Amino acid sequence: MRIGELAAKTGVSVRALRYYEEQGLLTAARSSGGQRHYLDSAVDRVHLIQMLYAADLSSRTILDLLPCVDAKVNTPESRAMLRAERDRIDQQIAQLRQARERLDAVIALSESPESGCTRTEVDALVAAGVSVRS
Amino acid sequence: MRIGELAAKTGVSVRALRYYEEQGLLTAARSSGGQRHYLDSAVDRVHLIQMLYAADLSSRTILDLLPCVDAKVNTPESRAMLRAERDRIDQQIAQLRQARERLDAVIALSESPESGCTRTEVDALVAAGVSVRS
DNA sequence: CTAGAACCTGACGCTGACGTGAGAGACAAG
DNA sequence: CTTGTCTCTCACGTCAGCGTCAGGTTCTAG
Repeated sequence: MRIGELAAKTGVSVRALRYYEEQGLLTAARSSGGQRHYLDSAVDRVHLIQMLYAADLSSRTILDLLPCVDAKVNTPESRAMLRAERDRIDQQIAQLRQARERLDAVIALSESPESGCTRTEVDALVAAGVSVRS
Repeated sequence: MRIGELAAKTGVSVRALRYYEEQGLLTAARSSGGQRHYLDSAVDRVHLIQMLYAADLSSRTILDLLPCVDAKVNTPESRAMLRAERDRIDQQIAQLRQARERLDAVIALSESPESGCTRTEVDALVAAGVSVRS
């Protein structure tokens, strides 16, 4: 398939696909005229890349991880890398959860009708909720 | 306290603090010479801002939310905004979790000694794990 | 064979949250 | 008063992940 079809199937823009190739994340055969031709498996590949982007990994990190996922490498280093990224994601989840709880507390205050939502109430909340360092 | 001290206490750069003020997130009194002077409460304020940034909110969104947190406003609109942001965070957490599971599966494969980590195994994994659209 | 759609390679633009000087004023210590 | 440290205001630089022309080529349907 050509780039337009892959774009349609994955929901990713043509520009993005070319960018992925530029970053070494995606390869394509070329026709005599220079046009890219992809295997069907490229659809899954692109979805995988998108998922890793969604997990906030950089192109560089994805480039490092893909060989592991492709199972072409399986060294102690690659495994450590995978675990490190997983831990990073865990940390990020924890941070988001904390922020979510903060927001929830604020919402609870602002929605409880009996609460006056006074300055001191909120100050106490703020004082209690703050423990982020990153 | 002056800006350097606040920076030290919060772990945020001086430049970032000035940027927060520029965005309307943080206010400061000025000395006759034009230097910023902060209340002790600014420390918590900065931590709060940092937490919201960590939850991937933009300056603009934080600017909109802060009055709610300050409890100076408590309208149906402000409550809806808070809920919308909470939902956004929830979605992001869900996405991260999915990516984490993917990574876990890859790790499990690469660490199980009896597994050859063959191409087909990984292909099956990839085929099974792909369901992201955002 | 020819029109038009799809594709190609540069290359500049954009956004956000700051980093990084430059050049000058403010302020505490001796 | 002076030295040194902190602070001030511009204002340009950065980085990632693309968007968006521009100008030219390739492929496909009729």
